[in-house]
Amino acid sequence: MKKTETRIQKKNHSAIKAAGLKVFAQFGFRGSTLDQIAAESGLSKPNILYYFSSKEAIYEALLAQLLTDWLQPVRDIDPAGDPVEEILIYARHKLKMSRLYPRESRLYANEIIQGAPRIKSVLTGELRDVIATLAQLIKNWSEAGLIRVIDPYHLIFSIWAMTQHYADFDVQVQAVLGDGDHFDDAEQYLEDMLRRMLTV
Amino acid sequence: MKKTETRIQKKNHSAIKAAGLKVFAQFGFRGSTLDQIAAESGLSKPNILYYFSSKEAIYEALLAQLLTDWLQPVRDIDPAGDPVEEILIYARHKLKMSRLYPRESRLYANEIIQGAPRIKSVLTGELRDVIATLAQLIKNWSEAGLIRVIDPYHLIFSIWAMTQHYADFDVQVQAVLGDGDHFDDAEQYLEDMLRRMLTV
DNA sequence: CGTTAGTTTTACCAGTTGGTCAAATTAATT
DNA sequence: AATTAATTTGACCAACTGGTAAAACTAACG
Repeated sequence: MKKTETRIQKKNHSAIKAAGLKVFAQFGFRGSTLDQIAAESGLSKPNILYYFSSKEAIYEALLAQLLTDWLQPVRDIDPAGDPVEEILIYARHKLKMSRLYPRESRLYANEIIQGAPRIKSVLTGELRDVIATLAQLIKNWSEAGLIRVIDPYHLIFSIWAMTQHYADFDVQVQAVLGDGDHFDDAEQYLEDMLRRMLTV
Repeated sequence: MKKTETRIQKKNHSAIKAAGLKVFAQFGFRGSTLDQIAAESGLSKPNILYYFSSKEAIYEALLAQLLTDWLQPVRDIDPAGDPVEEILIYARHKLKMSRLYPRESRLYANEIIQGAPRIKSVLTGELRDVIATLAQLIKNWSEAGLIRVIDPYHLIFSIWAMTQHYADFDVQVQAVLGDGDHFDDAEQYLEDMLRRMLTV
């Protein structure tokens, strides 16, 4: 498709996406303005629209990238690996993404809370399928006696909920625990929880 | 303070708050408009501003009510009760609120994700204090050998994260599990999880 | 250097936004 | 019924919104 991206295009595309991420993650799609993104990126508003056809185009580019990045680690789970370790690797990876890319997490949270108007088809399609496969795998592990019998879907939800909580509700976490990085403690808690849930 | 509220005031105040809740929960503060709230409530825009001085006033009234409702069940935890049961009662209550009042949950989530600009002082004040008290209580229970030794703060976060997940990320839950009510399964999972975490 | 392709800016627009104001209407009280 | 208080409406406004058009500028390339 698109091969030749000039160096200026490259630079500005990523500058706009970086600015868009920052703004959209905080205010959601409707609450964000092109002027904000313009100010944040250092480009003028018409210049932004020279690189992206609309405000929505920026938002959708960000969402598409996000979904790809989030589903990959699920696909990477090895059915032949040690069940507890595989799930722990996934959970740790998810938590690390909350630590390193909290804005992406908040962007996604905003989209879902608002009813996922732009990605509902992905949720009921690709996401649902990938998670169904993972759930089946977990069920197989259960039936093979490798892990405890457990509802695979709610297990997955609990991992998502807890890992994303530290990104999405960061302000609240900081308010309660004091400023600083609490991801190491969170990881320890999460790991402890998962081991208890998965082993007999 | 305010004693005499006419029947019309009563009706319209609550109609506006109900409409505001619906709109704000979906679009966040900045993404919502008075026109939307007007349409939703069946009142005209100037009429809304006759009852609330500004868009922000509606939003703040909703948030204030919310925080009160959310902190009360924490205060209701009985230090003399059975530790595991007390925590389970709280968790079930929280989950029930997600089931019955998902919009309130989403409104709160929106506010926190956006950096809690209007309630940060409550978070670092009242919320922090109430949770510190609860954390100390849990720690005491641990030291008395009544429950397992556990990080009280991350225990609380895990309860919040999981219960609110089913309200805030409802669209995703429905996409993955199919339409329908999944709160009973969620409650069972949550209860199982907490018992495993709290007992030796 | 000259030409072309790529980039940026200036000026602008129509629609929407939160909010105001005075007039009109309706409800409550005497 | 008359008066007063409470409520609702219509017309309006300045600021902001996403987006456009064309001119001005800059980089790349032969």
